[in-house]
Amino acid sequence: MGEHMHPDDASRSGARELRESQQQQSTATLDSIAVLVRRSRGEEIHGSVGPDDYWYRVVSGAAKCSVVLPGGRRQILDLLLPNDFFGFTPPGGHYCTLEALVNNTVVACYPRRRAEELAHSSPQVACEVRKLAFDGVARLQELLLIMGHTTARKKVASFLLKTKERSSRQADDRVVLLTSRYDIADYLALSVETVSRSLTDLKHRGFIALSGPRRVRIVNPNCLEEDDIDRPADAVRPLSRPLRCGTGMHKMRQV
Amino acid sequence: MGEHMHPDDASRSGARELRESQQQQSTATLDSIAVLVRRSRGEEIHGSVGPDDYWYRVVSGAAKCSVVLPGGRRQILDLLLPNDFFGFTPPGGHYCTLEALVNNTVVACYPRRRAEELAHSSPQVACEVRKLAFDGVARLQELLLIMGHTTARKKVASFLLKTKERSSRQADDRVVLLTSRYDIADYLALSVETVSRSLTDLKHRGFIALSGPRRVRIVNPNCLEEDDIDRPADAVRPLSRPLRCGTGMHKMRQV
DNA sequence: CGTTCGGTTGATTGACATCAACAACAGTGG
DNA sequence: CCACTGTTGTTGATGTCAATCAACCGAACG
Repeated sequence: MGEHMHPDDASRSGARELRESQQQQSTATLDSIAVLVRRSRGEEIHGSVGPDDYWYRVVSGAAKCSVVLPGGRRQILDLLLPNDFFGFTPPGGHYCTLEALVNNTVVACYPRRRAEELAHSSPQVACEVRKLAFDGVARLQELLLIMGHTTARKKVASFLLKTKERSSRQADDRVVLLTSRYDIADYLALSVETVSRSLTDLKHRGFIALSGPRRVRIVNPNCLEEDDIDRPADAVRPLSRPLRCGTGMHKMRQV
Repeated sequence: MGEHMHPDDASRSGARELRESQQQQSTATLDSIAVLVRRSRGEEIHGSVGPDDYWYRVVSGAAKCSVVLPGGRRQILDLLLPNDFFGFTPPGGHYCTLEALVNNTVVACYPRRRAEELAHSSPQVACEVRKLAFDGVARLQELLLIMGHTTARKKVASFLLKTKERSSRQADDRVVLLTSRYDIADYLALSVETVSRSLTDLKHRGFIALSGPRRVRIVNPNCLEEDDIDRPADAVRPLSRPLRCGTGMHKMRQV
């Protein structure tokens, strides 16, 4: 099993995963106080219960952490894969909601107070929490770098590369997106249409190939991360249709 | 002293600040292994020495942490005020550089290995590091929310509010920017001109008042954080005109 | 079989990056 | 004192780009 499962489903049992991760630790510690929850796609994990009452760790599946800010826009702050950690930031922070991206997502919830006590009494636990927190910082910084890009194309391209880098272990140029276009839009602070357009644009440029809406093949990673993306949109030929014949001059910006 | 100092200068002595912060701790711990460095405006703090060999904490003054990404653009990932913590993210992370924003900025550098050992042997230290790291996560998330805004005006407005919130203790509507327009641009992923234009725009709308390039007075914080900023650019009437915060119509998009 | 949802495409308008020039100011050296 | 120079901030004009409104399509689902 696992071969013919629905793509929305997490591939393994959460309980088993948890047991495995417990075995890795010297003494069963953090996970001994974990509250395991299993959620289907779209369901919230401990919705807006306590603001900062828990730390969370995705055991299997995937989840997104998002906030809705005044104005109705939603910003996804983090995409969590197995073993990714998320702790609500204490004060003044807007209320995040954690939501499963695929079915059978299992999340370990650590009551913050007890987890803190545990970290206080066990240097191993403290070290683990520290490492997980630093990983979270790294993810945030990478997202920040992606958000800092000027064009939507580069944002989406960076997102694809980052997704590939995080999901597949190695040397597989295929990526399965766990997120809808809408989620990608809320993750990159773009509109859905722009995300869709950027993807087809990248496809027309030959950088990626789409086999199904969520199955992406990275044809040329080098082009994606280089400035080739910046080259003006003409000469792309979006399939038939000359599109914008001679705009003639363009910038050819150099450093 | 302190009244007639140059605004670039940090207001207090770093050594004294460090001593004070040591007194707050139960046992002198983290700061006992600190290497103190004092930098002038624009100088690097341990430039691109080790990628992740140190943790840093600003003692007095201010600093910025930035990366230059291929293409020449520079992204400022964090602005550090006294007691703000910064730890380079271990792997694959781009090389950050830490740079003083004002003269006489003092930064405590903790050798990572020794700091980790210390955290391993002292729960207090571990707890402190954890707290500082979480604070850093909170700062990153807030920046992310700012970057997620659609218009430059809202970005700049949010930046001003955040700056006010972080710098002045309470109830002072004046803000002194520690950053040049260029730094603000690199922080918000905008161009310098757009930052400047957004500021004058906010001034014309009566939301802020500028007395000197870096001295901002927040006239109406409520307007800044509401959607009033989104109202179309007409009806602005550059100067004169009593300014009115609620313009009847805006989108009021619902989920 | 209609409905909903996710995804794509088109047309339009507004906004930002870019290039450019200009103003204010500090320092420097004749 | 005054040109010379560099830095910082502002303003203008223009092309490009993305958000928005709208329509359409296919697939999943009741």
